[in-house]
Amino acid sequence: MSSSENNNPRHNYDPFQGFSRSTFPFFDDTNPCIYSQSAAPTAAATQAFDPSYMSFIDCLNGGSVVDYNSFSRAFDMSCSSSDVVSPMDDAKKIGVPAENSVGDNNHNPNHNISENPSTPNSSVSCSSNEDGDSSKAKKEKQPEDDKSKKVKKEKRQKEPRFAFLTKSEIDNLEDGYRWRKYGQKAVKNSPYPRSYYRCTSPKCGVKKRVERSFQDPSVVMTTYEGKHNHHIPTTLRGHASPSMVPGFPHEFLSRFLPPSTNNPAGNTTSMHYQTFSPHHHHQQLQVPDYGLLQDLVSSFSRNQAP
DNA sequence: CGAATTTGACCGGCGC
DNA sequence: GCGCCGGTCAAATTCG
Repeated sequence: MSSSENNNPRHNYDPFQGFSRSTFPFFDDTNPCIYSQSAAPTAAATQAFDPSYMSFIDCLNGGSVVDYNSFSRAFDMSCSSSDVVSPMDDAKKIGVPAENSVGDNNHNPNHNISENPSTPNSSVSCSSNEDGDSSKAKKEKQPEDDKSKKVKKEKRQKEPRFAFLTKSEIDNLEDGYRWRKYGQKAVKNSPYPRSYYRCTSPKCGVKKRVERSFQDPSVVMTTYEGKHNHHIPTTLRGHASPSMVPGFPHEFLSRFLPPSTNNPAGNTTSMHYQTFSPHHHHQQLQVPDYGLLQDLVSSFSRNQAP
């Protein structure tokens, strides 16, 4: 669908394109931090979360190189740290046909059969029948699909992920899109469950996970996976809420979430939660694990404290 | 009554 | 090989 892009949008997508970086107070023009992923050196990505380099908060505040992969690594989204496919990897596609990277989206290999191979690595949004529609395939998978096994051996690719922390009492933060909850799981080491949502748009397989920090229950971590291939539904509040905190990267986020085409609705989202303050810079990243998250959360909530 | 959510079961990956 | 865990499914239930 939107893969009309000359290249994989995921690679070239610059969330800041068209925006002055100064549009977002939490990013600093003097510290260009978002780069086109096609140009993103892996090293830079690595550096982005080098403990000695900066914090996550810094990251959001503008000190960082932000790419899906580094986020993904930083948060160590359980399923993937080992084989997170960096955008670069995608670009290189060593050995693995970019097209049809089967089973990439959900790491459920059984989805293979329903995977839509027609959308070359153009992210989840393009696989019209994945997830939502095709989900049934899972349980009715062909018993012996060696193929899928083989494929399984190949690197399963993850959709680009973008995670962020917000201080909110609402779990499911409003981001302008419509989500349907399809699961909830207890999180290890946390009393708070993790909720799984899927974009309700029929052609969109974007998912998001929401979980609350047990260290600071006021902090919610939201992880988006994939990019929307549609615009933000206009049925949702069309105007920014008065309570929307200026400077929250919702526009920025909306640039990640929608397909490669610019999302004109970026300013129509309504968010009712506090956001990162652009003033905190001192948290050091430790290790990309849950503990790290907790550290971040601690720091975040500390800094957010009135 | 249709849509959305809840929730237990199921499945695959991974570490031991 | 086994058990744990994360992620998903889908029937049941709740909601609007």
